Amino acid sequence: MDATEQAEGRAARGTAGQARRMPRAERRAQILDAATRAFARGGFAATGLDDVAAEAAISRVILYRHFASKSELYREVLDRARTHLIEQVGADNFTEYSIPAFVKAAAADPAGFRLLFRHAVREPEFRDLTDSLAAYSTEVAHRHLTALIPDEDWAQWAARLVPTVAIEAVIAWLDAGRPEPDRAAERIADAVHGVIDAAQPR
Amino acid sequence: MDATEQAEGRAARGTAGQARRMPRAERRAQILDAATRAFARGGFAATGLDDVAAEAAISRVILYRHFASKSELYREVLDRARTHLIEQVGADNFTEYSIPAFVKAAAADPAGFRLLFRHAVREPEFRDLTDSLAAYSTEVAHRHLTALIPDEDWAQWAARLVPTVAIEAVIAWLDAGRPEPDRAAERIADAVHGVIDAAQPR
DNA sequence: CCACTTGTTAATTCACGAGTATACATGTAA
DNA sequence: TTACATGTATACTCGTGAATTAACAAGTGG
Repeated sequence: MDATEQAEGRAARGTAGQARRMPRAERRAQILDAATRAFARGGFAATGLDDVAAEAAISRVILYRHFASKSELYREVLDRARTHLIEQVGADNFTEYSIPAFVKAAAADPAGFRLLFRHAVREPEFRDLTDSLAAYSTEVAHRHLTALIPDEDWAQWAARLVPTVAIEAVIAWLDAGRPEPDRAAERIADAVHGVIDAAQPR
Repeated sequence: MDATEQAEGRAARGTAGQARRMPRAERRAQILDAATRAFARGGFAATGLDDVAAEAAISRVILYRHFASKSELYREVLDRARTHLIEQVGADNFTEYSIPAFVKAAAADPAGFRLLFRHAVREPEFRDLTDSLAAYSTEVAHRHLTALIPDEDWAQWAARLVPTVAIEAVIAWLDAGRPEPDRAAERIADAVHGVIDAAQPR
């Protein structure tokens, strides 16, 4: 998705099957990128270290010179994706810039985005990393909605649904080929407002 | 969730650790119910046959007298959930009764519902069972939306998002404690319409 | 040139869960 | 009461994938 992996593919190997030599820090970062893509396909359990190694175009043993275990690697991948996302969306409040920033972040790192929200959220052993995100976004939404929705049950319903719909709307947008990248956030925000309206008293 | 398992728990065992004797067909159905609940917690890979056996309050070996393998059991569980859902929602077209029927079906079998849409959809080996559902609902939505949304990209976006939002709205409703069961479908339908509006040209 | 790091391949250990086999206990029906 | 189906418990086999080790190759920097 950016500048680190365009050199990987086949070009990473010489004729003798030797991978390109790389300084430690760079290799580490490149493994994290590759692991993000590999894990994004099937999540933790379904993705073997061989898959990760293949994606990074190195041998499996090398992984252990950079990460103590599969779990640790995965945790670091998730943590990085989460951190990047928070950095780009930031804000403790739900503002008109939240959704555009969210869309932009997803477009910048779709693998990380999918990994976080399609897989990691369903993996109990790593919930601690995604629960903060989920709980936090729900809480922000709830704080924002509590003024708009008098019924507490439906306010909770909307508070849980708003982040989910934002996520799913973004993924659907990615899947649809990212039409109108600069208007997408607008559409997605509208879909979110549809949920809020649905929770209004009638 | 219905009439088959209220007798299970501890009451199923006598003092000697012997499970209640049950005719073959009944036991089979009870295992399927229990397996639905067990698998609904973590999906196929994360759920061991021990978990299933424990949930059914029988020993693990018995499972093999009813099902040839874990995969076969899982397939049957999924197929049953899918069939029940289709029976209750039915309709080849999206009508005003579709969403109420959908909500009702989810309320009747929440474990099967979650299993299908939270787990099975992300399990490549069992995609054949859920793809029909997903592809079909997307196609129905697309057919319904193509008249309303001129831009094909956004029509596709909405067609994918509509079933997803319906599903997520139902799950959020279940999680929120099922408030106002008879008005829920109305709210959920509103949320869905919010998505459709968001895809309109502006 | 020498030491060190970054790589490779191959073989091995280990844990875990699916699947199988065996021996035994107990309701139920002919 | 005899035959059979339904149940238990235990102990295995077997495959897979994580984790480790060892021997070797090749850039790089002092």
